[in-house]
Amino acid sequence: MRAVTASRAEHLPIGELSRLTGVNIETIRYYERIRMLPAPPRTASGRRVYGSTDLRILAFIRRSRELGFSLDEIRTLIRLGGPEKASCREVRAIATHHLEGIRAKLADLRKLERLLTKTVARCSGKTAPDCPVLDILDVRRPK
Amino acid sequence: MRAVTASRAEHLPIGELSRLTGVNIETIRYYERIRMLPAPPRTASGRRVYGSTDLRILAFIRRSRELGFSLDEIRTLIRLGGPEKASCREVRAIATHHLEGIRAKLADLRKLERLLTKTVARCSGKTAPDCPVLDILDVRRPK
DNA sequence: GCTACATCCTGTAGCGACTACAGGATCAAG
DNA sequence: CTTGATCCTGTAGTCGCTACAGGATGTAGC
Repeated sequence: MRAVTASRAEHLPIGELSRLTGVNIETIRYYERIRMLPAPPRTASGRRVYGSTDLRILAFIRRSRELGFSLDEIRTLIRLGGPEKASCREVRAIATHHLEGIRAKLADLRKLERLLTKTVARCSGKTAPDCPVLDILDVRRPK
Repeated sequence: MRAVTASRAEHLPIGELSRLTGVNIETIRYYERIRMLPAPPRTASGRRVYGSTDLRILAFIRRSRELGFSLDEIRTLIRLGGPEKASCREVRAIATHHLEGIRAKLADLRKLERLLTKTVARCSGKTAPDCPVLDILDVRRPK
């Protein structure tokens, strides 16, 4: 441990930020390149130095990604929560739109799950010529 | 010289195959490049000529993609259903594994849906400083 | 035949969201 | 002073397409 402790979370090297947030080092640099994260100050030798704000933002990005938001949506959310705080209505609009997509996917997956479950249950475990899995995927099924 | 015509679904140009299967022309050529589809014979001028087998395979691929199988999984399924028909057990293994993935995603999405629904419902529509959507995505929330 | 337009060809580059190197430079500990 | 961990930049690969550019060919009407 160094003089500046993790409790203050200042002057974090990229590896530490990676460990604390669970975001891959390469991904952090990638986020900087595409301007998801502000470019941090550097040491004399050129190493990135992060602070607690970066930690917060990166953790927010990670959590949002887990929830399936795109980087573009997250960019907007961060902007809306930023210095010039915007209407919660806009934030809600993004989240609601996202939710609709999730519900559609959910419905699709449920159908698919039922179909595959039924089909696999019919599987004899014998030779393939009339394997129901191959059958159900066959041309004769209309979309 | 188009004397030899076995059936209606023979000698399809790529555009026709695309229309019949709903698979984009560029995607068909892409599939050929990555060897998902066999390279078809060509006319004297170099245009691809497809037959009913290609139609069947491509439709199978399309359907499988809709069901969320990866191209690699589909390749295996096609091989298993091909000339040397293999055990249905192998086919079932692929489908079952795929199903597990689907169930995991399904559970995740259900959780997410509940979370987002609750959060959006709490949204006041006023200014953002304590917008619950931004809150719930915040660092302070543990995973 | 000529023209217009549809369809086809190859090749390359782009998308999102990373991930994986190569080939160095620098740092912290023993 | 040496070792090994960590860091740097830059480029290219992943998956499953999609979108051109810039031609060549096919088909229909006049």
